[in-house]
Amino acid sequence: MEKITITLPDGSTEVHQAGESVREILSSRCGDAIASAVAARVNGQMVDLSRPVLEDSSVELVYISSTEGLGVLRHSISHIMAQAVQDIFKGVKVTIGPSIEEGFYYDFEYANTFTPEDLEKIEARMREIVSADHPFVRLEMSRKEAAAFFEKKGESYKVELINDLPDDVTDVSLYTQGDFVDLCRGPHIPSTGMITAFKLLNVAGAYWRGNEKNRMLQRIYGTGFATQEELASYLTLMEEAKKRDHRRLGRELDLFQLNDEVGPGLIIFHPKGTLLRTIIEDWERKEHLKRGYDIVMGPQILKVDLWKKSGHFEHYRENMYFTEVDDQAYGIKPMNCLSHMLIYKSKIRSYRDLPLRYFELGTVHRHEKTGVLHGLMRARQFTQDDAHILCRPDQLNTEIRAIADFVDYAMGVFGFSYEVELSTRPNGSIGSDADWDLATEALKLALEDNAMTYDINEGDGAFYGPKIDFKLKDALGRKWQCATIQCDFALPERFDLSYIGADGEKHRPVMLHRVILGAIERFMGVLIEHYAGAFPVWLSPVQTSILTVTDSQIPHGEKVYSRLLEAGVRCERDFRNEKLGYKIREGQMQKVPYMLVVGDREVESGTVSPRERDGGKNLGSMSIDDFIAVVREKCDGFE
RNA sequence: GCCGAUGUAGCUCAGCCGGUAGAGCAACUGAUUCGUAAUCAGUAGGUCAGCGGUUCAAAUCCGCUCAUCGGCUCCA
Repeated sequence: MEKITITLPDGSTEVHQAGESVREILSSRCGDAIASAVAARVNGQMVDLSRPVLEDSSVELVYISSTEGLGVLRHSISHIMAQAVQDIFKGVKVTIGPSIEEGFYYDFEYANTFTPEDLEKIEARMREIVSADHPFVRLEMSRKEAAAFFEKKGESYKVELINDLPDDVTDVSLYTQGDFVDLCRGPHIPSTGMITAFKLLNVAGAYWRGNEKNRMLQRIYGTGFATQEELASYLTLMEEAKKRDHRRLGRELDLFQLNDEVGPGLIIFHPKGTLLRTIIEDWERKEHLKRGYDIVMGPQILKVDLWKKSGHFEHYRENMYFTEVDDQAYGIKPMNCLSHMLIYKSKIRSYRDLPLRYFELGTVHRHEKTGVLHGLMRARQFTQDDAHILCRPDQLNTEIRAIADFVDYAMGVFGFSYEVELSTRPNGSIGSDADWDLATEALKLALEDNAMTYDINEGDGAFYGPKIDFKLKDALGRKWQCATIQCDFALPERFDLSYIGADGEKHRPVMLHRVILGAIERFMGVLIEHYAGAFPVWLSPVQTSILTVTDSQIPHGEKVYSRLLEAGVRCERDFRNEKLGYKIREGQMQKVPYMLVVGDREVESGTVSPRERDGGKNLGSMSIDDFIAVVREKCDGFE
C-alpha cells in the first residue's frame, strides 16, 4: 500500500495509507471534534468526510460555524427537502437546490401548486428523514451513465444539466440519502441525523435557469442553522426587519403614502417626508456646487424625435410613457441626459471649458413592470441626483476618480458601507467595440487608481456604455444599488457634440452619466430601514418636540417654539391636554430626537428640559440657547 | 410581465358549514391639569377592494378586474 503525507492545519505532518478517508485520517487526531464537522477541505477543495485521500495533501475539517460549513449543512437540508417532496407528491421533478446566503431553496416542476399547509407536511416528512439518520453517499458515474440513469427516472431537468456540462467533464457525482438520488457536486454532511434546526419559509415562482422564456418552476425557500437557538434568533431578526419596513414606517411616521386611487408606483410625500427629502436635496446641491458642478433643469417631456436620436426610443421604449401635444408626439423622460446634451450644444466649446458637469435633481418616469414595484424602493416616478460630465478623453480618469471619491464621502455621511461592481457590455447595445473597450478600461483603471476592490458583472452594462455600480449595505446587511457611474461614447456621437481642441480642430467629448444617491426615493427608503426611522438629528424632519406638563405652560411653550423656529430648529408642539408620560411615549414612537419638557420649573427659569430619544436620558434644564447649541453641534458638518 | 398568496373601520386583526358586521389601538367630545413610554368616560366610524354570477339569502361559494405582499425576470 502506498504511503502519503498529510499536512494538518497546525503545519504538522503525518504519514497515512493512500485511500484512507478524511475521517479515518483525522479521527485519532481530532477526536470528538470530528463529530461536529460537516465536511473537509483537502488541498483547498471542499469534500465529504468520507472522501478517500489518494495523494500527499493538506487536510482540515470544516465546521458548521464557518460560512462554508453552514452552506454544506443547508445544501444537505435542501436534498432532504427534495426527498420529502418526492415522497409526498407524485409527479414532481427535481431541478436545482443550492444553499444561498440566508438558507437554501429547491426548484421543482409540479403540475399542482404547493400551499403553506404543504410546507408543514413536507417539514414533518423531513423530520422523519432526519431521525432515520440516512448517510449521504457519494456515487460517481460517467456522464453518459448518469444521463441514462436520470432519463430512466424521468428527471428531464437533471438530464439537461448533464448534457450542458462542458465537454471536458467525463464523470459526474450523485448523492443518495435513503432511497433518494440527486445529481450533485457535493460535498454533503455525513448523515441526515446531523440536522437539528431548519424551517421552510415560503413558496415562490422561479424561471428554470433564471430565464423568463423558460418554464416557471415552484421554488421552496427554507433555512437551517447549527442550533435551534440560532434559527430562533434568525426568525426574530426577520421580524425586526419587518418592523423596519419603510412602507410601514412611512405610514407610522407620516412620511408618505401610496394610494390606489393615484396609481401603482406613485408616491405622495406628506409634510415630514417632503422635509426629509428637502434636507437630502439641499445637502446634494451644496455638495455638488462644492465640486464644480453646474445645477441645471430640463423639461419633463421632450419630442419623440429627440428620443429617437438618442437611441432611447429604440432601446428603452418599453419603459417609457408617451403623450401627444398639439398633434406632436412627446416622450416623458425616463432619463435626464437629453436636456444636458442640448445645454452643451448651445455654444461652441473650447477644450479649456472642459470638463462641464451638469447636475439635475431630475424627476423621471419609467414604466416598471407591476410585479417589481416596492414602496419607495421601486417606483414609477422618481428623482435622480443625476449628472452628466462632458470631458476630454484625457480627463476621464480624474473625473471618474473624483466621482468615486464623492460616492465614498456621501456613503460616509449617511453611515453606509458599500461594495463596488463593474458591469460590461450587454447584448443589444449601441456603439463600437473599440469605444466599449476604451470606456471599460477607463472605469477599471480609475477604480484601481483609487485602490477600490470590485467584482465584475459580465454583460450587465447600460445599453450605451459600461458602468460602475456601488451597492450600499444597510444596518441589517442588505445590499442596495444606489450610486452608479456610466461611461458613454455613444450619446456625444449621436448628438454630434464637439469641442475645439488646442489644435483648432473639432474633437468629440466623452460623457459620464452618474448618480450618487441614485434615486432620492429609493435612498430615503434605504435610510428609513437603515435607521429604523430613528434618523440622526441632522436628517430628522422633526428634531424636537415641545411637551407641556399642563395647560398653564403653553405661553412659555409658544415662546420656546418661536425661538427654535427662528434658530432653524425643526420643531413641533405637543400642548395637548395629556399626561407627560403619554406625550413622551408618543414622541418616542415618532422617533423625535429631543423632547423638550416644559413645566412650571422651566417657566420660572425660562429654560427647557430636553430628553434624548436614544437612551431616554433626561439632560436636565438648560437655556433655550444652550439647547440650540446642542442641536447645532449634532448637525455640524452635515448641513 | 410570470408564479403563488392576500384584500373586512385610519392601523392590527376576528367573523365556523352562506342568514344583511365585531374587538383592540388610533380619531372625536367631555371630565381631569397631571414631571420623563399609555388618565377616565362617552361618541362616531364599514358599498366587507371593484364588477359580474350562483342562491330565497353572499364578507363567506364561483368568475373576471384592480391593488398589495413574497419570489422570478428587470432595475435607480
